[in-house]
Amino acid sequence: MIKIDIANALMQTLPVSKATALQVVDLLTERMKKALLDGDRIEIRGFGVFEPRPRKRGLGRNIKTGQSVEIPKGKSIRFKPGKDLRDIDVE
Amino acid sequence: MIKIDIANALMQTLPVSKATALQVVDLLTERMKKALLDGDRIEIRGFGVFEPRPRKRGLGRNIKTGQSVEIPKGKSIRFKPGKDLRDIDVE
DNA sequence: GCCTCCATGATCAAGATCGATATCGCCAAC
DNA sequence: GTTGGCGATATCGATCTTGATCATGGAGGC
Repeated sequence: MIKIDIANALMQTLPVSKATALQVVDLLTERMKKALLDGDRIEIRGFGVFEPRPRKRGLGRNIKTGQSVEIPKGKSIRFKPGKDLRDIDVE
Repeated sequence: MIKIDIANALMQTLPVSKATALQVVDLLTERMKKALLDGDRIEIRGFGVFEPRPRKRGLGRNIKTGQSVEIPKGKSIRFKPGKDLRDIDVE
């Protein structure tokens, strides 16, 4: 599933054009990105929680050189699946 | 940021009512949930990728008893932040 | 609809992080 | 205001992450 699929799903349910649907998807992702970059966590009950958290790790590995490289900085965005997504069970 | 905030963001940009905005958010999350439960991965360039992956780990821990409990089965939904979200760097 | 562009995936190694279970409080959702 | 999903906690091992590069494909342009 890619952006277009989501837009199509939106079109199938609401009376919007594909262009508008794409705008919606793009807008929402952009807003979410901004919020996450701002350090704000996004919590959607029943879906999941996006949580920016500081990365404490400071060591990585470079293939080509094989040397340990220090992980410079950073946060990671962690997505914690909500109840509905944790409940998944296949075969 | 919670669902209402996302709906508000949508309202501020597109000419939709709050009720419609909420419908949109709810619809999209639901569709994404279904896709993920279906084993489909969701890839949005510049935002991130939701990928259902089988959990290979088989060990957990029970607080009250302190005993190792086998992690039954299931998948986890992994969210891999896209380029824009990985680029974050605070102080 | 097809082509082009650039982001994404996989890889190797080492070390840190996550996950699951259970309970209570809190806040998201209705 | 009510309901119930979610956070935190603890332990221990497996998974993930980070970096660079090539190939694939998401996404946008014509």
